[in-house]
Amino acid sequence: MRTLKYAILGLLNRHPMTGYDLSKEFDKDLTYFWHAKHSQIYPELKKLTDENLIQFEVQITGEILEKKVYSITDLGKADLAQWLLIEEDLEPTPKDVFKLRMYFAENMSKEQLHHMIEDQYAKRSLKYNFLKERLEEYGESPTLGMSDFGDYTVLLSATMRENAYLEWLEICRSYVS
Amino acid sequence: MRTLKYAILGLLNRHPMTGYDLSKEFDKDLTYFWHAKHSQIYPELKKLTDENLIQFEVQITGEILEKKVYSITDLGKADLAQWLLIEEDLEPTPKDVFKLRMYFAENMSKEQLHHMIEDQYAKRSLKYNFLKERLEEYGESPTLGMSDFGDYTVLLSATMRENAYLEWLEICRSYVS
DNA sequence: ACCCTCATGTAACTTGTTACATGATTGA
DNA sequence: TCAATCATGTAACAAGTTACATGAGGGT
Repeated sequence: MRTLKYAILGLLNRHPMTGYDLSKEFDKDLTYFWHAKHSQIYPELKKLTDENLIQFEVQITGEILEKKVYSITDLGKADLAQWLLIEEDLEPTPKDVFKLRMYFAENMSKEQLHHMIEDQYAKRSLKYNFLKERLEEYGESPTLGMSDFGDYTVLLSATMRENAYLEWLEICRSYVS
Repeated sequence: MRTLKYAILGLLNRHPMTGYDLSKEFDKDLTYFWHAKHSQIYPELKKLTDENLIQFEVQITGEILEKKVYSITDLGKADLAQWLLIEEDLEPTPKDVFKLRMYFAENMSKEQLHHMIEDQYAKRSLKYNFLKERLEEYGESPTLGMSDFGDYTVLLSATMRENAYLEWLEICRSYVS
């Protein structure tokens, strides 16, 4: 499906940047729904360049250090625009190792199961609180321009998702205690 | 991380079955948190047999057709028991192509965005209703034995997850209309 | 001097998907 | 006899991770 391709095209469509910059983007906002390491990004950039969807110019930082600043081409923009409108079937439910363990919970003692749930709850709480703080930076009732919509909405979805996960864990906990 | 390995060990720990049976399990309850095709399962079964974690005996169906009925070994049971108790760091937020499209929504017209959201809402609703029906088969307030806990809890988590997704889509919708 | 960040890549491997390939059994 | 399901596998490819590998820039 070449999803990484479109994640990169979408980012470069905002403004030109280097592979390193892209890599950092995947560690910021994009973590709420995608991720990629630099070892996957650099080869993909090469491929997209070969396909004439992006191009780069070399900039010099300091005296020697070269960096490639990539930008999207018209061909790339057209490809992206077309991809954005595709209405696919639902993807399968995402994989979740913790749930796999819960599914086989009959092989644990009640104490062990209880401990697993508490541990997961603690970790999810931290994540939820972090997301909630980010979200509150937008203020109580955000009035969104189209440019903020994307950023805000994916953060909101991540927060609601973690909230639902915590609620589920609370129910699990109540069945075990 | 060999997660497929433990999914298979967990299933075989319940009772012996064939690769074909395992494949069907991944299409049933396990879809709520894992999936695998037969082309991945058969090689893994071979590997697990080589590692002495499972074993098989050949049964004949009808006159000719051979099937391999796999069962877990003591070594496999020990490996599974140890794995179940591992408390890992949270996995990264699962990937979601629809959210990637929403993130780049600034490149769509309001009408296009609206259509995308409605389409996704319709598909998610169907899934949610299906899950809810499955869940209601357990009755209003289920009294769970340890053997049902796994089955019920993963279904509950999938339902709550879809519910949260729908709530998010409703908010998205309200920003667009 | 030292450390952190910036910056770019490759190699080996694991995981997962799609397509190819075959044939038996069961019930309508 | 025909179709759906049962049953098992492989090959080629795509996607993703971990480790290897190198070196400059900037601040203390």
